[in-house]
Amino acid sequence: MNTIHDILKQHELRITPIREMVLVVIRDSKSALSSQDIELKLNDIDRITLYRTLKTFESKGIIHKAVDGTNVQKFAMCDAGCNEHIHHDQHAHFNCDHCGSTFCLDSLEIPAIKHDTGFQVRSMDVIMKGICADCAD
Amino acid sequence: MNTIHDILKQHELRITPIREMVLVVIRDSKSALSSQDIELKLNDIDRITLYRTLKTFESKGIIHKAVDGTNVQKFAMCDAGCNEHIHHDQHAHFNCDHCGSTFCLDSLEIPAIKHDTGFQVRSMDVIMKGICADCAD
DNA sequence: GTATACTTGCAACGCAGTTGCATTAAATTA
DNA sequence: TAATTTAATGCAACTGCGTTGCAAGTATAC
Repeated sequence: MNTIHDILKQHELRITPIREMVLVVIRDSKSALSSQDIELKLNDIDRITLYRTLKTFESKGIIHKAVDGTNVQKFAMCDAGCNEHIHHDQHAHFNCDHCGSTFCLDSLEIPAIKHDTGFQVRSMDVIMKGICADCAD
Repeated sequence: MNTIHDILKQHELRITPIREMVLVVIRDSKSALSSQDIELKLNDIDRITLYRTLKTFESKGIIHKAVDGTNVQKFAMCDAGCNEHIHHDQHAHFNCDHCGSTFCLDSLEIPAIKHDTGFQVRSMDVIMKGICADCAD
């Protein structure tokens, strides 16, 4: 189990208070978080620095963009195998119609889809939409 | 085969020159189009009116947003069965890594995906990414 | 402790998209 | 056909996400 320090070191990033705080928030969240979500959880973080930090983390393979079909960019932790060259984040995401939360469905098996479109498919994202467990009560 | 007039009439929208032009461009395009794409094809169209027009068409079920995993909002024609209450646009989209074009894959069969996540799934989008037929040469 | 170069804070900016309001114009009614 | 109704358009102004530039701050290596 990697500590925050280990994650930053492993990806050759400097360990700064801002980065630690941002990474803790993302690591500890059940759902993917937008820049604004993170900003609300961390009082007084500079919005611009947050953009930069998220961008850096994503480019290093620490976090990934959760493709959820909304206009709000959300981020979640990557698996341990990602780095700046390889992103292994081809899993489905679930977006709740009610609360807007987006969840990574890591354990979901995406079946192969046959196609004869003339397109060379390199990757595939699946977005499921509906009501999440929390809102279903 | 509906004419542009028929489509607008059927959806109870007034027939105006702007609406005709926008709808012609979208209908005749092989790929989904962004607001900017349309603006470039129609010289001197008012950007703001275009936003409004696209929003109106979408809300009436004439066009749908092509969910393609990019930050650029793109629109494509709906099937004939859509109206303001019912959108039948649950098909896959293909986004080209090279040219950025997004295509509707209407004929693609999306297999059912089993899950035990506690989520109530209401709809599902599939985004395929790779190289389109035009860029593959 | 010092030097290096990365990180942060802040100002400024670009652009997608929305809102408000007056004018225009399409459709309906008389 | 003309008058009326009301939806559509043009334009100004705005919001908010995201980017860029630069100086100051700071983490890390030596």
